Amino acid sequence: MKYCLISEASDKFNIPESTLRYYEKKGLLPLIERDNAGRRLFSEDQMALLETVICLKNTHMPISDIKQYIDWIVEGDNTIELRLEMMKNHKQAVLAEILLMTESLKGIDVKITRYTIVLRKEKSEKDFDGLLIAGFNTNSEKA
Amino acid sequence: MKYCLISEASDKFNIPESTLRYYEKKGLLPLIERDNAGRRLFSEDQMALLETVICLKNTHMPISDIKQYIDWIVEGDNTIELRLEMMKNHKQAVLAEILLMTESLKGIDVKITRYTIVLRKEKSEKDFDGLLIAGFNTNSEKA
DNA sequence: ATACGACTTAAACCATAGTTTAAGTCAACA
DNA sequence: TGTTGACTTAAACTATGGTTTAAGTCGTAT
Repeated sequence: MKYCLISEASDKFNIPESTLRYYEKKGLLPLIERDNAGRRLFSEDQMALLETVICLKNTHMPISDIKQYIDWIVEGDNTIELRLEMMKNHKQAVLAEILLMTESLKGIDVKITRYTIVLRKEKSEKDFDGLLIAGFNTNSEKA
Repeated sequence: MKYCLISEASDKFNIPESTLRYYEKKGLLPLIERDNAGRRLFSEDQMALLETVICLKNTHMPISDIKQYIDWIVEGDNTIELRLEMMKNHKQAVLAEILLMTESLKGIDVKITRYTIVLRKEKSEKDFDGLLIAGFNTNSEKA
């Protein structure tokens, strides 16, 4: 089995080493082994667990909840129902948040549209001034 | 024109009064008038501005950026290009975040599926035991 | 008159999620 | 042998986004 140093885990998931240490301290990465120099060794299982943690983090689950979930994983199979419930609830929360963001984005799109129109109008007014000057120039050339 | 007290604004947008005061202090709600008792009066324009602030907040724009945007609004029409740029950039950031959440949700769905299958299996094993007992009972009744 | 409810302020306080620092250890290479 | 680079620790520090507190003011209903 292949083990990663913290630097490799950091590179692989693009997460600072300091954050990985912080996660371990907070209990999100339990049971990490050490080599005889005391350095963390991330097993493949640990890397998979880390990926799960990142998933939950990306969907804004608070660290305390992630810790509870990890604790349940460590505890074993008799917590599967609890984990299932948690994931279902979290999924609903995430869907609600995505919906809120999607709705709020409409308000932002309204701004973009308005500003774009205003700027188009300003630009066309500038063009109009340009034409007037052109016309003036033409006239003066005619005269 | 109708004016709202802070309590009404709080109710309307479901935001604590303390947060509204905090937003004003941070410059997200500039130019709020006061009655002769010193109480904040939210005009319809202010309410519209507040709705915009909430939109940006819902899409995770940091307060410092919201303040910059509001400052540009107060500054006037010569900042429209800046505001348009900001909203366009923000929209891209929001779309990226929604995408990340949507992708991460797939990992969560995998967990839900796995746990559901495990529990179904456990349940069917329980049923199987139930059948055995029923069979045993039946046999014993036959005997 | 006074008590009440809705507000006001500045400043302290809180939670969350890290980041940074300072001092030290270990293994390998020059 | 000593210096370098990758790590270690605990603890202090930071940023963000509020929330809470304490003390006070105003206008109305009793």
